[in-house]
Amino acid sequence: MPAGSIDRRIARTRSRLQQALFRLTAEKGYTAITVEDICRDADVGRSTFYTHYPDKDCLRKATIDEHMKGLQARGAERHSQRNAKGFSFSGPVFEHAHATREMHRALMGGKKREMPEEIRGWISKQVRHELANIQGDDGGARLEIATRFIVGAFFEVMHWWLERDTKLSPTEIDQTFRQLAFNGINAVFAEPTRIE
Amino acid sequence: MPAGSIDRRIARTRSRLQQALFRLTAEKGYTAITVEDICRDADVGRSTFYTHYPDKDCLRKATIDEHMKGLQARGAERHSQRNAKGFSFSGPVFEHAHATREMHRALMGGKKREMPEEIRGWISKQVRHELANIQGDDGGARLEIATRFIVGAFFEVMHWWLERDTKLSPTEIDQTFRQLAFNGINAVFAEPTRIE
DNA sequence: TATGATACTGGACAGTGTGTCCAGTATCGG
DNA sequence: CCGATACTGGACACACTGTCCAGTATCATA
Repeated sequence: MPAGSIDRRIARTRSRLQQALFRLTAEKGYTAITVEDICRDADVGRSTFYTHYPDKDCLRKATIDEHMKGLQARGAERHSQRNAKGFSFSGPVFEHAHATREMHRALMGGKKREMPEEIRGWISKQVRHELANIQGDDGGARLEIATRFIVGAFFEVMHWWLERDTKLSPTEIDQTFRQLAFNGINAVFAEPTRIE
Repeated sequence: MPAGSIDRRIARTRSRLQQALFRLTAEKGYTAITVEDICRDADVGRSTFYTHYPDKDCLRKATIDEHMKGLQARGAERHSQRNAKGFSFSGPVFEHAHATREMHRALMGGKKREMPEEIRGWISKQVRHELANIQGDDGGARLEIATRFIVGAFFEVMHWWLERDTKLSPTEIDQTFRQLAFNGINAVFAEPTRIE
């Protein structure tokens, strides 16, 4: 019984449950799903479900965590070749969201706004880090406010972009986003009215 | 039986239910509340609840709608004396949120992010309208993206501000927010790097 | 391939919440 | 005062959760 490897049956069951979660979340939204739904879709006994996850939320968390590894790995390699201008996170996330838009729709939860806190926290960390690089952490609230500002704006824009089938490419939406983030509305719209 | 007036009993019951909803949402978050909880807290029979509202969500919607009238009335009077710089919505909403922070905490839902869609929609309308005034609606996606951007940023910042007991006054947080919104990060932080 | 370990299964169980209905009671407005 | 109507508590069927268990299928390995 090697410690590292996992019994095929376990891997199979978990994979099925996670797949089912994706499908159903995209279909009818996370909260509307029942454990029974998941098991039916996954073709797994309900009692089996509970031997793997204590509840629905834990399945979601585990699914996300697992999926995060991939993004994180790609994030690290990107980190080395980061560009000075703009965020290093936004472009790749837009790209990734576009490539796997079905999955992102699922993660966000169909109609409703059910973005899991894990993802938000992950992005927040990136943003805070990048902003600190620009500004240097003065220990004040400024960095935190700016972080929240950017994160909130980012998710809202991405949510909108994914929801509609816009013709905007990931590059385009990213550029608009970064323009708004760095230069503000005044730079994008007509009359620059400086606020101090 | 005058059409306009309402039976005292009805008014009393609905008021009690709404009060209970506030208290409990602030206490344990909206989703965790059951209809039974509300009725117990409100001291109203559970069957009575269902003669007034078909379910928990409808109670919330009705409560919010009712509460919105007040804000909307004050919004209209503000509209006449609007200032050219910045948004007319953000300051008053920060003020209002601060004055009734318990209630806003309740609306947002304790720990979790449960901002009801009604409020978000209401703010979105304001923002879209104000942005259109600045830019003029070109019919493109630009206005919509900017609107989403601002709304997302606004709620995230406000959420953070209400959650912690920061010493920042409504005026201060509003100013920082507007600065970020109109001039971007570059104007707030150190090195202005123009993005085109 | 045989075998012991272990993962899956289906069904039963108690517990909790929902939404509906009804007969009896309290309160309202005129 | 009295007819109309709102409230009440209790019962009901239903749905979902989370736990448990005995029986069965599948696994890893000797």
